[in-house]
Amino acid sequence: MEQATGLSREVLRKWELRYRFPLPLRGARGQRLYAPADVARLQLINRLIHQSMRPGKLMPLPLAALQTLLENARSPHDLPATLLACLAPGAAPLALAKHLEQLLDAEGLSYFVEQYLPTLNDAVGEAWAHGQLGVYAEHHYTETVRHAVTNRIASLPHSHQPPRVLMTTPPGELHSLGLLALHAALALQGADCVNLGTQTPAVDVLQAVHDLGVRVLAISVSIAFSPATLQHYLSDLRQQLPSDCALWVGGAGSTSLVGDASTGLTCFEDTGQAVQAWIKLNRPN
Amino acid sequence: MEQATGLSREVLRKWELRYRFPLPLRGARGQRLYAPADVARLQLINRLIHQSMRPGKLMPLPLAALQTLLENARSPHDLPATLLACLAPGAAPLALAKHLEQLLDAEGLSYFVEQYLPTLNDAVGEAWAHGQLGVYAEHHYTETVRHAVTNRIASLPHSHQPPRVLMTTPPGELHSLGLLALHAALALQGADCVNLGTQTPAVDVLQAVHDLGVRVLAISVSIAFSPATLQHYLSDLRQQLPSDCALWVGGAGSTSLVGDASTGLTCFEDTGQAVQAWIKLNRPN
DNA sequence: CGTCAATTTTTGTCCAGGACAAATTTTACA
DNA sequence: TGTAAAATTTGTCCTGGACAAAAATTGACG
Repeated sequence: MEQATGLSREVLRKWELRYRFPLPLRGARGQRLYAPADVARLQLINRLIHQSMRPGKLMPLPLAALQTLLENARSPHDLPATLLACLAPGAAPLALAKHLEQLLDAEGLSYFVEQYLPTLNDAVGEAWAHGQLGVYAEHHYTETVRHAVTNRIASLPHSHQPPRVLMTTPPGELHSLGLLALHAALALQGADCVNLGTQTPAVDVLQAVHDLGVRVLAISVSIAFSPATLQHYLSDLRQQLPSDCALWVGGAGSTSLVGDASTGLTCFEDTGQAVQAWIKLNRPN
Repeated sequence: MEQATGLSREVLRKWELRYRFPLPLRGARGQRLYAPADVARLQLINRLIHQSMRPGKLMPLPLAALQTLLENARSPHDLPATLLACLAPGAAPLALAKHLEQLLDAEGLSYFVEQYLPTLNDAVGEAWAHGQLGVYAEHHYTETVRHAVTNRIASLPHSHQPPRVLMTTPPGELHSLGLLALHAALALQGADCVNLGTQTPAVDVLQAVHDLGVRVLAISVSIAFSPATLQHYLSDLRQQLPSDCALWVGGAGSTSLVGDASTGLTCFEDTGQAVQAWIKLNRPN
């Protein structure tokens, strides 16, 4: 099963051909049916690959060796202990929400989004790769954070002042929390935000830009996203975007880009600066 | 592009072969590059197919004929006028949230979820198929409803009484609002709910059932979901689920199933009844 | 011995063309 | 006119091959 392992049909087929694993059973029409044990092993392998090990080295290893590898790899980030406890098996589902609310109350949305959130996200991702978290725990984390932060954003005084900013991620980029952080940062700056969610095709983005009268389009990209695909997506957008609509790119995946007049892009790390600069340029007063 | 049209690479390739449309340009390595005009046409065709027209009939038609077809098809549901206005191009993004809050205040969560939500969902789906809504408008609707309903659920007194219910949809089923309705109905009945979100693979569901000490697993399925895939998913789950954990199936896609002792399934339309029955059977007092 | 560039290997993604079952339409017949 | 059987349409999976981007290896040089 592709869904259960996070690996595509095509990759599984190539592995079968190259490494003789997995060797699935076949259904009545010749479809591949993967044994539960193989699925478990593939999950293990996938986690190790996310720690930048190579498929070719992992496949021949016996199951025990894979498990040892997963355990021996040091945990690079310390997930703050209290939060880790909330995600551990057996914890009360609401405990995480409670802790996040406390953090947000204590530190404020701005500090939480800039300082805590990136660290937490990395930590959760690593913890997953090290087998310390189930898929469902990661999902629980994502949804709880999203809900807490979205609520805070909604309770900010809503601006109807320009710039109206439309934001999304390219198709294929599913890191929604990076986008959420961008949303929070822009909303805190007093921008009039519309968040389209992840993975909006260029056509739909353009329609939304037109229909909503947007002056700034902001794209969020994580480090894992393919630079070539990003390039294509952005130049496609820039070409068809009205010339009076700015195109901003942010997030860890934007470092490979050059922002200037020729590309028509603005790359930023500090959203506050970006918004202030836009206002200086575009507001008459 | 597959992402932009909602059609898979494989379908597009077969269409190219069978109907000579679309005929994409080719990149340096022979990859298909679809012209914007073809993408637009494909979107049109996809919408008409969702109105149960057949690809073979649509492909040869000139563009104008396709557009006429889309316009002439009657709108089966009347999307309530006020909500439609909130989704129309140019509307204020916050207007929809405001109206939903009003509705929820006036009618209550229970009535909203049972009476309004299914109608609204159908209406939005149909409006999309008839070209009256952009993809982004549909997304905006989904997210606004989710946020509003999730907030109401969170403000219900949270139960720590059994049954603890874990809920999700099968991989491939992405109707999250059906799942949300289920969540609301169960939470209103005083169940201790954990919502895993859409598309959880069986392996992960089982791990979550184990780690969270769940007594009831509820699966939500929309009408569009393939019965065969559902069967497979459910029997897979039932087989590996602890025998003291009930398996419930709800939603429009569950009507093809038989719920009884032999299948180990409970099918329901009325969540209230299902919860009451479970309590009668399982609570000693 | 370390460092950087060039070469080789690994790995994921796309392509072509074919088979097949499920869904749908058409045809045949009472 | 209604219903059952046959034919067609349509989406999904399969095999086997090509290829570029990424990673590892080699080798020259300070």
